[in-house]
Amino acid sequence: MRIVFMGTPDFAAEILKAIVEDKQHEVVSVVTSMDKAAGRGMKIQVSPVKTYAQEQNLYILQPEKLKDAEFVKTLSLLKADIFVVVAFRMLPEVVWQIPPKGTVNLHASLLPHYRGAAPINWAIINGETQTGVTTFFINEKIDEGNILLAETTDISDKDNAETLHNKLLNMGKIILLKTLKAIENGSCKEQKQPLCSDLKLAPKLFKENTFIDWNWSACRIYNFVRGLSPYPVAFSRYKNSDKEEMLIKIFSCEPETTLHHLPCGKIQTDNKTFLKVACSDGYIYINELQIFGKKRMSVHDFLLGNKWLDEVELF
RNA sequence: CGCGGGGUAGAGCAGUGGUAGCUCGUCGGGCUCAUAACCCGGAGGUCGCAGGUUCGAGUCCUGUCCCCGCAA
Repeated sequence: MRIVFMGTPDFAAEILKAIVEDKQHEVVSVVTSMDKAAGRGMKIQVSPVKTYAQEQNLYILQPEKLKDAEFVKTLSLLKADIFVVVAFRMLPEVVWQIPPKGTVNLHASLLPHYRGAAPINWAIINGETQTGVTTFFINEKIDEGNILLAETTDISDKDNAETLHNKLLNMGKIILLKTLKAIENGSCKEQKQPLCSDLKLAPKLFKENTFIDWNWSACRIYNFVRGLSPYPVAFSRYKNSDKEEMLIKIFSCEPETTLHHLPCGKIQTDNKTFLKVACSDGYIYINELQIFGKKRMSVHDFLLGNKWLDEVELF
């Protein structure tokens, strides 16, 4: 089939690579977001999908507005059989209704749960023990189209966002290729997404939802940290010796449930082997962290050079 | 030219213009049934790089490279 691929981040780039290497279809164009000045020094950033597409000499489109008439016309002229969308923006109907065989999306959750931009993170944050990948036809509502194929996997209590991302990526490659094959030979069945009373959502993560609340339980904080690790990562605040508010990133930790009478957020440490923070029903042992201006490091390395922690509280 | 913090031993960090320090690791020895424990000793540095000021620069000035945080 003639395919137009749309996507932006690393996850999408890997899926695009799987389609190209499968050699069963022709990728006639790749649509990705605009290059933009961002990051330290405001350097121009290129999306991972664009980087890969350039390596493969694919025809790249980077429209500013997806509803732009010129862009829509260009898409139509490509005479694609199908559009494949992975981790991209919401598409206007004038775009997703173009290809005769429809527009397929790969989503990293078991729909209808965890619709939204951050399904992998939220599944772990909420302490789920299972998740998966789903392919579906795009319709006018975000992640609500008819389901084609889905596959389930377990989330271990050691998984973090990175390990689960990799697991779902591998599953996603397989299920998407399987979906394309089924659509091509007409054997694909679609079904409406089931209604669900306790629907779980996966909204985009912003800075303000990535701060740890030390009044939470040890288990909840543990899930929160691994669900956000290594990106966008869980944050906390503390005041340094000059009473300036500083940020600390926590990459990994272990929970301990026990009774104590310390205020939540209070640090306990022997300045040598461990650093734990009081929470509502126990402690969180911090394993890997990063502070302002420093590199990510183990708590052991951190304690070698930082002896000021006894009176500090995280908040 | 978006804003800011840093670069000192293998690692993490102190360091007030005048002998280069601390903790861990490492090596050797001791103690111990034993140890990621404890005691004693050793090795390990062009203080990111290049200029400048100075009798003297890790420290002050200028330039440059690299790392990190915010923001997007």
